[in-house]
Amino acid sequence: MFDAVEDIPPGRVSTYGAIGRLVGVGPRRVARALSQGGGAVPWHRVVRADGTAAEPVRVRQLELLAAEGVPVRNGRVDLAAVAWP
DNA sequence: CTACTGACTAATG
DNA sequence: ACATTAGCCAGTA
Repeated sequence: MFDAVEDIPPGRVSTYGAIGRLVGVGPRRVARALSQGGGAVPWHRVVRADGTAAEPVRVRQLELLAAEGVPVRNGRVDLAAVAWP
């Protein structure tokens, strides 16, 4: 599952649900995995299905994304434009 | 075993 | 845009 997250290139983002489907697990499982072991993967490239960031990290995450060139508007990522298939 | 929790999602009003 | 509801599934108590 961490592999799937690692594969997200800079400037692109994916969602918990998308990762979950790729790996074959539920989105909550992905969220939990990142919340615990997330230090070694680009967790900031994983956002919610609506493009918002998870509460505990949302400020930091939006900074990192914006720093990578991801279009962020009002704390919301433009998934249609930068979603990783 | 049950009950509750949460970096979630999708549908509905 | 906001609130509610139901589904989801691993951890924890």
